[in-house]
Amino acid sequence: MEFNELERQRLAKLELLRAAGMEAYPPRVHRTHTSAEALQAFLASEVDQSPLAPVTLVGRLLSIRAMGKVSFAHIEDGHGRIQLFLRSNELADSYELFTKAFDLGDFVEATGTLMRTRSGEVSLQVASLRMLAKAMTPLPIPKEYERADGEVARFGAFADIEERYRQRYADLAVNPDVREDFRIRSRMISALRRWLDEHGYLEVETPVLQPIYGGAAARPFVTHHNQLKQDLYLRISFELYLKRLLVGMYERVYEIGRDFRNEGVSFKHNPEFTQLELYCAYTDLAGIMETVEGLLSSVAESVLGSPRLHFHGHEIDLTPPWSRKSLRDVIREGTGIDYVAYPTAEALREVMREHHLEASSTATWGHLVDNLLSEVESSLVQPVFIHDYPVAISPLAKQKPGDPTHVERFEVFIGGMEVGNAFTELNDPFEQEARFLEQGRAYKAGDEEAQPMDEDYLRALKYGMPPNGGFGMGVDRLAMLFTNHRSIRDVLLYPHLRTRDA
RNA sequence: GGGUCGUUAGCUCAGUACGGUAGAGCAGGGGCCUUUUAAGCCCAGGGCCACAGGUUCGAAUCCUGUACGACCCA
Repeated sequence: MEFNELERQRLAKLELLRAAGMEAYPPRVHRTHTSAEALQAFLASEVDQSPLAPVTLVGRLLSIRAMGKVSFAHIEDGHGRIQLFLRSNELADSYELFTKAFDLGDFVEATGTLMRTRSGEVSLQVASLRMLAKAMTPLPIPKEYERADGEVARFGAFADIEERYRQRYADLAVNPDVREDFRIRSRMISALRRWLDEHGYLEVETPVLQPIYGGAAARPFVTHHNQLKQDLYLRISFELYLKRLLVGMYERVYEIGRDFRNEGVSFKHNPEFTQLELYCAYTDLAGIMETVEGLLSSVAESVLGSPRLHFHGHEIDLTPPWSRKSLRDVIREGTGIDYVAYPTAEALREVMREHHLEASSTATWGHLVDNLLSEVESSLVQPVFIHDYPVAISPLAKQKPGDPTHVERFEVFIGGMEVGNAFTELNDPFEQEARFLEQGRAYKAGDEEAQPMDEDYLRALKYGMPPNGGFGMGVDRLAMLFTNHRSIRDVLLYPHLRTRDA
């Protein structure tokens, strides 16, 4: 370990503690109350005038105001903050040790009596004090103060966004609003599970390591099993494994877990991200729309207390029903291009360029349609189901009756982001085989995101899969909506960053 | 992948147009201070100015490249 000047000063304080017979990293803690419990107990005793027993509190030192023979400090535990009031005549030698060897960031244990200071703040008048864990590196603890409008403002808060991501422990330790964002994320995932469990869905776990990847248009990570001498892929979706379970007679299944996609890293994309997929037998796209509306509005209600959420200046209302628009209409309204009238890549590319839209010379017709959709994406703020997608970009969805060029698929957009994707699932093994073969041709033609043939999946379909609808959702995207963040990195505890030379 | 901006003390930031050898607040150190809450007052510290080259008598500052990040575009 190397130490800078401030750390060397703390090293000297360690010696001071040891010389005074106080351990810097003791094994045992003797907490009697959390900060919240202590506060509650004191307020209760004020009401009924009952006597107060001594309490022992623990926490991290967040502020110290030393005023000579008396000092004030705040500690914070997992339940809140409370002020310590330390007086030299009551603490004797350990008062001097406190002023000389205790720093912001240290974890401490304080025993004493609860009281109110002259200015009215409930505080612990400390009779004895112990170090629980000495902080060797100073935490970037900000000073807090109340502004005229009553809001708590921070002075010199730890704000360097890169360092906050790289040292999330420090970010969490000093930025309570960041802690709150991840609490919201956690409660949101619990609420998703609760709703699905209550609606007859069985939570299952399917392989992360897969011999054949599939279920989405993305490039996979490849890894290798040494003993089996076999290359394996990290899953890009759960889809094909979950639908096999419907063949196995489960009616409703879901999985919440990690997907891995080998693509660019940005504030919108992380190489690993959390996905929710659900499949429901004996329903179709319309049924899944209702499921999604019910699921998300109810989760918002239970996590945020309202089906309305505030996202970058918009109030987004998740109350069902959401609007439904065909992809063709949305693109036609947003760009003036009716892609159905341009059924080849060449024709569509030409008209897109006439409209001054970017259209890569190598893109397939399906990708061009996808590009058109991204032109209008940011305008889709209120929840909307965009339905009826071209078959070429939807190899696992069932065709629309009477229109074999389109499939029963929707993508749901909220807050200008694609949040989820659903199909009436294709359960015809012959058609599925044809789609896989078409994907194989696309892959050979240079589409690296085309999906490989999965013989075992076809074998499962041949046993018969009930008609069903499925839905996949980016859980991180939903967390962004719930916490009002535009960057996925603000809802990932440990976002992927490039390694930096030491 | 392209463009713009950023990287200076533990933290938050000045200083960069116009090159002259490094600043503030907080935190930390030494004093004073027995009810403070961005406590206050006095004193003294603290820097490979992201990294590597170049121009120059002289570079945090100008030029080139690299790394990492933010934002915009694809």
